[in-house]
This record gives sequence, C-alpha cells and structure tokens, in this order.
Amino acid sequence: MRKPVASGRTGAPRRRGDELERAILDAVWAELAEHGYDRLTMDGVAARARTSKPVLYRRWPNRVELVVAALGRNAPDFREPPDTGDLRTDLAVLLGSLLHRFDDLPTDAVHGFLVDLMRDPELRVVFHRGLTADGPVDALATIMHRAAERGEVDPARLTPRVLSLPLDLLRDAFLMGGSVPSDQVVAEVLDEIVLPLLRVPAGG
Amino acid sequence: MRKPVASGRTGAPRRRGDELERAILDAVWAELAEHGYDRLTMDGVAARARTSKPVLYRRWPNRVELVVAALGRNAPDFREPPDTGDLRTDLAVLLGSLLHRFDDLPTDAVHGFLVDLMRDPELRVVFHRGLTADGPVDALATIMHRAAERGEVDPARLTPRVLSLPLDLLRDAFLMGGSVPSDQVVAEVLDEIVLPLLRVPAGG
DNA sequence: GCCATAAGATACGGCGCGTTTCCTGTCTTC
DNA sequence: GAAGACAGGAAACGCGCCGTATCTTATGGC
Repeated sequence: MRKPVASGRTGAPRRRGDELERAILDAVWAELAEHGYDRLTMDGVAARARTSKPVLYRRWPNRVELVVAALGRNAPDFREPPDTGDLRTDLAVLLGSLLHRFDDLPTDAVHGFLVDLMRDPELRVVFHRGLTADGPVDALATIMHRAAERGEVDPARLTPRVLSLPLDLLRDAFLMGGSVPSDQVVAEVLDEIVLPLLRVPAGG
Repeated sequence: MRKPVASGRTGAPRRRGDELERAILDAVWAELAEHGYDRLTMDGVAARARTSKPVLYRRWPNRVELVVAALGRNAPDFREPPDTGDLRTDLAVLLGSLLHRFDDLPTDAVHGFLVDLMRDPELRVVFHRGLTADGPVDALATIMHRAAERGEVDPARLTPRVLSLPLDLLRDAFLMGGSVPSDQVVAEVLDEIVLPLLRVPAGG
C-alpha cells in the first residue's frame, strides 16, 4: 500500500535549526500582517515559510504558542525605563512604547491573539509572569518608586496592585475596545485615575 | 436520489415557541454546567433539548449568541442598587452580586464564554452597552453619586472612566486569573484603588 | 378540514487542527 | 569518504464541529 513518492526536488537547499526557525517566525509575522490572527493557519505559515506542518509542530505544540514565539521576538528592553524627572512623562513614554510595539500589524491581529492567549490557563500564567520579571510592571515599579523618592508620590500607595494598575486598565481597554487605546484613553487613565491616586495629598 | 425517511415517530409531543425556547436555553445552561463553554457543542445542546440543530439556528445565528441568550436570562435588576449609607459596603455588595451571578456554573465555563465574547466586535459593543444602560455601571454611578452627596466622595472625580473603574479592574482580574476574583481581590481593588481615589482629601 | 408554519431528523460540505507515514537531504563520526 | 543518525519535507488522513440544505410531519389558526 505504499505510495510512490514524487522524488521531491525543489531545488532550494534545505534549511535547518535557527535559520529555519527564523524563516518560520518571519512567515508567522507576515501571515499575521496579511490575514490577522483568526485567519492565520498552520498550513498558511508552513506554505509561506516553504516548509511543512510537521516542522512547525516539532517546535511548538499549537498555533498560539507559535504566535507567542513570533511576537515575543521583538520584546523591548524594560530594564532601563524612562527617567525624565516627571512621573507623568515617564509613565506616558513607557505605556506608549508598550502599546505601539505591534503597530505594523493590523490591530485585530494583536487583539485576536491576546484573546486566544486568555483561553489557555498555562499561557495566561506565562504571560502574567512575563509582565513582572524584567517586564513592564517592573519598569512601572521603578518609575513610581523614583517618583516616591522625589516626593511626588506617597510610597504607601505602591502596592503590587497599584503598580500594575495602568497596565491592567489599558489591557482591559484594548480587550474591550478591540483596538490599541488611543492617546486620549492613556491620558484619561493617567490623569483621572493613576496620578490622582498616587499624588501625595497637598494638604500635609 | 431521495432517501426514504424513517417516519420519525418519537412519541413525545412537539413543543413550539416560548416553551421550546425555554427548553433549549435550559439545555444550554446544563451543557455549560456539565462540559464548560469550550466543549459546549450545538449538537450537544440540540440533543439535550431533544430537538435539532436547525431549530437552534433559526433562533440564534451562532454558538456565542445562543449562550448569550442563555446567560442573559438571570440578569439581576440593577435599578435599585444597595444603599446602606456607607460607600464601601454599597460597592462591595453590588460587586459581589455581580461576581457571583454564575456561581452554579463551573468557573471556566463563564471565563471561556467571556473570552469568546471578546472576539466578536459587535458582541463587545452590545456587552459594553449592557453594562451602562440600566446595568452595573449605572448602579455604580448611583452609588458613587449618593456618596458624593453625603460628602464622602469628591464629585469632581466621578468621570465615566472612574465610574466603571471597579468593573474594569474586576473584569481584567477575571480574564487574567481565569476564575472569579476572590473577596480579597475585591477588597484590594476597593481599599487600594477605588476608595483612596474617590475619598475627598482630608486636608480641605 | 385546509393550510401556512415551524419542528424534527438526517445528511452534507467545509475548514483547519494536529498526526502519521514515508522519503530524502545534510551533518556527524569514525 | 562511507555509514548512520538526525531532522526537513511532502502528502494524506482522521477528527470534531460548525453552519446549511433537504425533506417529512406535527400543530395551531382559520
């Protein structure tokens, strides 16, 4: 019952290891850009990367994880957060760099991906950990603690929940709104919630 | 090419209209309770309700909307929010009733549903509207404005974004955590964020 | 009792995931 | 430089489940 095999000559040399992996993740990015997340298929990625599905599944267990790997590559470095001497500016700059990481992808691609990420409990945990370990929440903590040292902020307010507050609100706005929160939304979050909460009361 | 049909005698009388609809939505609830959202199938619902898929699709365009209808039935009445005279108590009671609406369903059922709801832009809008029009955000507004009248709260703080703040944070906690936020989480949100933000500064 | 309407049974097409099977190119090792 | 391990590559498959189409038959309105 064995099928004769079509002596697969493609002409192209066979890629392996990191080179192949880069080609695949590039293909994922391109497919995201072209079709969005919901219509990104494993077949599509394999075809674009000029490889085959088993190659994908040897490296990643499923679709989400593949996209996690592709998007994780351009992670910015949060270890040196902005330090302008002004709390609001620091926050705005950091949040801006976060929100615009994926601006060259269609907005619904990132949204669909994040939504799908929420479905897997394990990935939620990984994602959440990624926020704190040298991630944006750590950066927010640095920014806020520096402001506290300057006397701009009441240090007693800086609980973990407050440190991640800006992120939590913007993530929710993204999930509910379907698109990256506008500068106005960021401004509202900062000026109506985060900053009023952090500022030390004037009347000492 | 017509197939002979098995002269479908089931013996049971044929339900119609509201009675049938109720049976279907009950079946949805039961399937949610038993299998969760991800493994709720249209076939499963149809079988449990002792009807067939076309009957479902004549009423709802797809799976999510069917579940929306089933879960929407036990919507509590937010038109008379708690009024104990204490802001924190009022908020805690309201948020508690919100969070525990679906306690007889497995937690991942509600979570999976909400996640899926996020995928459809139209449903997101409907959901968001449902929060404000005689919904929980309206109730929060009532509670907060009453507190402002009592002098507990700075009325200038009561922007739309602040009114929905508790809800936004708890929804995010639910989405990220995978389970209904614990009382402790609710307490943190109230005591570390919402209340400190709203309270009028002591030093007039 | 007639007829429009909707219930119900069944089958189907489609899609995309994740897997299996087998062949073949390439790197390693001796 | 030959042998063999290893991983890439091609094709096809099973499966689950969605949403639809088709056709029969019960039921309520008139």
